[in-house]
Amino acid sequence: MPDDDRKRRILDAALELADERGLTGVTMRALAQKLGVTAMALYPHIGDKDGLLDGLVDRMLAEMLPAVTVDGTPEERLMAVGQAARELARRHPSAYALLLARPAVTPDAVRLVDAIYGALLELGVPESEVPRVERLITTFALGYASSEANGRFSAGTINPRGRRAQFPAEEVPAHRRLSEVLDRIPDWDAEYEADLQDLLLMLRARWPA
Amino acid sequence: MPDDDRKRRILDAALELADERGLTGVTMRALAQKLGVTAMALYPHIGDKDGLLDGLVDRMLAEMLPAVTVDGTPEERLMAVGQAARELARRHPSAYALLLARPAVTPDAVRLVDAIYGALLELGVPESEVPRVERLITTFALGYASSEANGRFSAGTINPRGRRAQFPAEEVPAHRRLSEVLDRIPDWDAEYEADLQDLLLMLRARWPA
DNA sequence: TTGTATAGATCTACACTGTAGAGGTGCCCG
DNA sequence: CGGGCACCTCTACAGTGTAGATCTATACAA
Repeated sequence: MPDDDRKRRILDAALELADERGLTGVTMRALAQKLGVTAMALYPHIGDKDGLLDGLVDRMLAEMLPAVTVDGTPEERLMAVGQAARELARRHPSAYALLLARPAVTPDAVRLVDAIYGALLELGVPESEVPRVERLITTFALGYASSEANGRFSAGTINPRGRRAQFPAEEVPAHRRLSEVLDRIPDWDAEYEADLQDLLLMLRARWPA
Repeated sequence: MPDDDRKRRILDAALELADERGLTGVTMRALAQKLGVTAMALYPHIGDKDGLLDGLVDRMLAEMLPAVTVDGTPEERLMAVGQAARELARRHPSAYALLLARPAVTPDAVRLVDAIYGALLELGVPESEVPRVERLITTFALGYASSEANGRFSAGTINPRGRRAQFPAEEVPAHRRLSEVLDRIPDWDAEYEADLQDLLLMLRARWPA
């Protein structure tokens, strides 16, 4: 009965819908049908379609929040947040792209950012640089999963040989030199972890404890 | 008369439209009207709407390509590509988001990636790591501009004081400690450049020449 | 019990989207 | 003159978000 419950129910259904049929499948009518209700019945609860998508962003961030309450070294905590982001992306690949496209201003979002700020401060990043570095890291984490989900990575590497073959070898010398490596299909989990490790290494190199 | 010309004309108009009215303003009918033609007249040239958007991706990459032919140290070349990406994002903020969402397999895209591969190899990145590092860097560059264009960054910082005020100070200790820094409005150009520099520094730290 | 206020859902309608399918229209070559 | 051909237009349809009016059921007052 309380309106927040109803809203949460709607967002849950919307997220499920996004997981099943992609973001374009999240239509007011489809969502309403899933809830046994008319499309127009949703409006009082979510505002409009934009409000619905903003709500999805918040829902996902809330889902990620438990990963923040981990303890350990700052490095471990940053890695935990990074991994949580990736798992979220894996669970909701379509909806995840919204995180890059919409600002998040919900209390849970602030708490999440605060945890990252805290870890960076502990690592010795100077105060004036902390917000920038936080944006650097989260931009990468969000962009990575988004690229993966949308096929920016894989579509290019599905058939690298064919793609290279279009070129006279001299025009793309680096591709030629890397041909053996490029034919391997990457392990995205391992790659993401290696990237996070490299970013951490960058922090330590830049601001040694 | 040649079809490629017509296609280029269409893509130019589409990009212009995106710049003026945003991506949602790029509708078949609006685009057609801009060209003094019916919506259906576009289809033989661009396939369908998805084809149009893919075409936009290619057009933008082509626009970026001149930055690749710069010479200098590998660091300088990488920075040049990074800056070119940012300028592109500045010129076409709405359309730029497409780069993260769609794979690019056009010849120009391969040439661009090849230039980055080459710079990384020269920097001493081992062959087996080059593709991963390329993805790391481009993911960041694309994600940054995308975040900026969509307001992921700014919307959160427009009124940081107000946002922090919702919380008991103990719940977001890092925000509290950083309050002075957070009130400053960032210089995004400088921030992006600092980020690129940090990434370069990471490469040098990881694989010293 | 009845009357009424109120919060919610529904119904209808509108402007807009991408695009299938059928029908022109004008030009070039025989 | 008559095809053939490449291009464009017209009409139509299913689907989108949502404004506005209407209905309904529940809660409370007399």
